[in-house]
Amino acid sequence: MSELATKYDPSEVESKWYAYWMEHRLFHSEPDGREPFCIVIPPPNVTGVLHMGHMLNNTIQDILVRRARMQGKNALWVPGTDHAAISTEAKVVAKLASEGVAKTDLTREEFLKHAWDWTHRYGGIILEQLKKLGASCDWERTAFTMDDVRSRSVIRVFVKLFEKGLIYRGVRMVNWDPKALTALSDEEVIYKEEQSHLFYLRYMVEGEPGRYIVVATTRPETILGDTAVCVNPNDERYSWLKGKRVIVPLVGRSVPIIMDEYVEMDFGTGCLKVTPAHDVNDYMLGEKYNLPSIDIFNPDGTIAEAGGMFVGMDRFDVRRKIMEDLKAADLVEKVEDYVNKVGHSERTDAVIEPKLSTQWFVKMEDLAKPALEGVEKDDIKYVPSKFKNLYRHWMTNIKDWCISRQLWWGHQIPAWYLPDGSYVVAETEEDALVKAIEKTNDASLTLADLKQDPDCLDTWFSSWLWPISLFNGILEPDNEEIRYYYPTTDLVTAPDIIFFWVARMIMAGYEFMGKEPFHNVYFTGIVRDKIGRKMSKSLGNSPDPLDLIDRFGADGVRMGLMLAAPAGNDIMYDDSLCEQGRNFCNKIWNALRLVKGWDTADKEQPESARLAVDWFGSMLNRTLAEVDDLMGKFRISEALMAVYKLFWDEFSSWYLEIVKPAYGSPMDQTTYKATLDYFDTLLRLLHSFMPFITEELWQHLSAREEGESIMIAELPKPGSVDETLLARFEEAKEIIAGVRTIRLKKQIANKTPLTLNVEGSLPEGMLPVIEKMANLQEVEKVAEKNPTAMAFRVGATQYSVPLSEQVDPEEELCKLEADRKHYEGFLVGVKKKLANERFVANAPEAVVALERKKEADATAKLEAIDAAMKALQNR
RNA sequence: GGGCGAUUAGCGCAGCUGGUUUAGAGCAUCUGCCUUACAAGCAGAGGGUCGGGGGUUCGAAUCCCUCAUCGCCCACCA
Repeated sequence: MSELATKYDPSEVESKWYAYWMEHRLFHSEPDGREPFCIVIPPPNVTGVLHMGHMLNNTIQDILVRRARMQGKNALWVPGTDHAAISTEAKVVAKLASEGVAKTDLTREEFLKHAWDWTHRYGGIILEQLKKLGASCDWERTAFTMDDVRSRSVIRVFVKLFEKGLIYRGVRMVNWDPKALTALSDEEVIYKEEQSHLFYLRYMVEGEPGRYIVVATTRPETILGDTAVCVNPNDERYSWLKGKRVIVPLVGRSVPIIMDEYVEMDFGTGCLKVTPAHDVNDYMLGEKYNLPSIDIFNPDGTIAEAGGMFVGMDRFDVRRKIMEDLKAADLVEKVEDYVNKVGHSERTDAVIEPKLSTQWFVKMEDLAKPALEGVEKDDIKYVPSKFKNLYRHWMTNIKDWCISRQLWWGHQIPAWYLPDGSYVVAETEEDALVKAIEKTNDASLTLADLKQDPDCLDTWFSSWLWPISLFNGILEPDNEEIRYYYPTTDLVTAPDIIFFWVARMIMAGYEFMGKEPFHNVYFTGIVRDKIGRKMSKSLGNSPDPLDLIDRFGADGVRMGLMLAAPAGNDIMYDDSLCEQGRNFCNKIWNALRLVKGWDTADKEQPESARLAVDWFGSMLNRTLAEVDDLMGKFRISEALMAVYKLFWDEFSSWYLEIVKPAYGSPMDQTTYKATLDYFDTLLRLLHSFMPFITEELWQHLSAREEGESIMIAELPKPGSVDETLLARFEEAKEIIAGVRTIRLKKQIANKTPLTLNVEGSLPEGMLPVIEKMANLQEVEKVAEKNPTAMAFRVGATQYSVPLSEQVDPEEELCKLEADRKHYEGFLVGVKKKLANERFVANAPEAVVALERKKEADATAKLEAIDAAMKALQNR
């Protein structure tokens, strides 16, 4: 073996093995006769950089994939990136702006060229970063939501859904940014509390001079677009208004009174002005009561011709001006201070203007039905299951999906408008022309007459196809790959995109494949800092993942994240987690140093070593079974903790210490061979969690052929467990700890051999182990404790170590007394239970029997304590 | 405002359909050790009555009600 340093240095090891895995194409998968196991990566933003959320998410995926691979499955993890329409376009716009170029100065083609340049420059950085983490993705399959296959899939799906009647054009209130001149998605609107005013305005009742009602509004300028006033039908104060009309102040328009329970009677005056063009709820009322809708704003937020007055003036200037005019006309009842939430644009900070516009929608009702059922029936299992509730709630209240975005970066909507104002939907321009001619019966139409819809599709409209389109299942639904890998096995993602992404993938899966897209969805938590704040750039509380990998090693960081991350729970990140991971790596490293430093000789196996080998075999099998069970339930951090304890406590602190030969002497072959085998098994078990160090040590452990790797070695399977042996061993450990405690208290060095007195019997067969680990020169059965001995108890048996000096009887008594109290209290509880007739009558027999055993055990212990106390007092 | 979930050692968690010794590990803490793999270490120890109150039950951290606190999702009052 080459010399191993005293500390594990990850940097060199990591790059070396990642290159080796790549060189031998160990991540690559192709359909074959084995059982498939597949995960598709949640595609990160193509120009993004790795953050802690990605680290967590991808570590989990890698653990699952590596484990499956070692279980002999044909494991595939498909990587890729997302074009992230809104955020990428915003970045490109910002970059151009910094160069003094406005998006409006460019043609679509010019802008897209800049966007592609940007994508090529920064695209894929994040995937390179994932490699540093050890991600075992099949990079040969790297996809992009805007590459050829994925783009054509998106367009095909749009056309299919349109032809099925599931896509339609509709008018909807969008969040309009008057500064950026674009619609924003709801996610881009930031609501801020603002100090504003509630204006109480008088609306005169038509035909009843002098009679008026008062309407409260925060936006007096929108009265220009008022087309009704609404009151609650249950509001007796206004029942007299039924069927009447009122005059919009200043404007002079006569509008109807409508009655709808939407209006809260106790807010403001109970009268609501209705402006269907400029308020989402008013829009709904307008639809319901067939009200006209007057759009009073230009795209830039100034008053349009339709406003009739203040034309061309900015909306906020109008608010001031109109209030002056209203006051002058004595139409203002009062003005109150009022705090309300105002939507601002995430990009420009401009106040959002709700604006009606025509958008494309997907009908969701039919799509949602099978998707809800699939999760309800656990065809798709959610981990943790609490997300089922959330999902159900959303799916049963689902709204149609607005899929058009006023962007250039993305998949342009495949709809072409004809000169007559109608439109056709087709996969290509040529098809569109054919359809247009068919539709209009006008053979003279040419491509130049068709104008494609300038808008793009929502990013999620491409990512909802991801598990299908990655295998080209949309364009070639019968191809070998989609048949083999679909449905994929697990999906790992954050719960905040359960609706945006997970739900829609499920819908797409059932709609286009007739089957669920994956079997399990593991929802990770959100990574927070240690005081619970979400990690964010602005707070500067997010560590740079690559820096962490530099400091702690990829394996250390992976372990640190996994230890703290039960499914669905947020994780409070702290560097100390990675430190623990790094320390564990070091522990493993040094354990190998120890083992490799041993010489062997042809000699007999010591009994203590034989026991240790037997015992650890059982321990290992028990843990293997436990890990299998936990991983099956996606309880990854618990599984890792089990492995951690197995390696650190059981293997290093107990097993290795027991079999360790005396200084300078060699080890017998049998034990050495067993130890290497155990080490090998442990490394395999650890590999999916900590791929790099295990690969490195696996090489040091035994020679290998070029191309071999622990990552394709077989995962150990649990074997038989000798429970009796395990129990005896645990008792032995307690006895050893008892002796060690005495050493600590009495300042006796480990080197000094001691004598152990036993009042009773040792756990069967454990003597050699106890002798070695406690460094005993003699173990003697005694009837009664030696006065100069210091005692401890394991179970009902008292052990003692004779010392040269007198032991303070007071101290001994005190300890015994404390023990006595504990067991007495316990016994009282048990006895009370057993004395309760209803307990004995109603509780299952096994439970009663157990209580009886507790009673007997505790009584025996108390007797032993009493005897010890008596002996002490009699001295 | 509606819904969901949480509240267990200093910290972040486990404790599954109520009953295996008056609650379990990890980290941190404390004590003693540089013992020839590892001080990124070794050995040992202490620490909670399970958010408050009420109820069901022979028996509750575990089930029900209620209050409190926190978190998440949805809707949002003009």
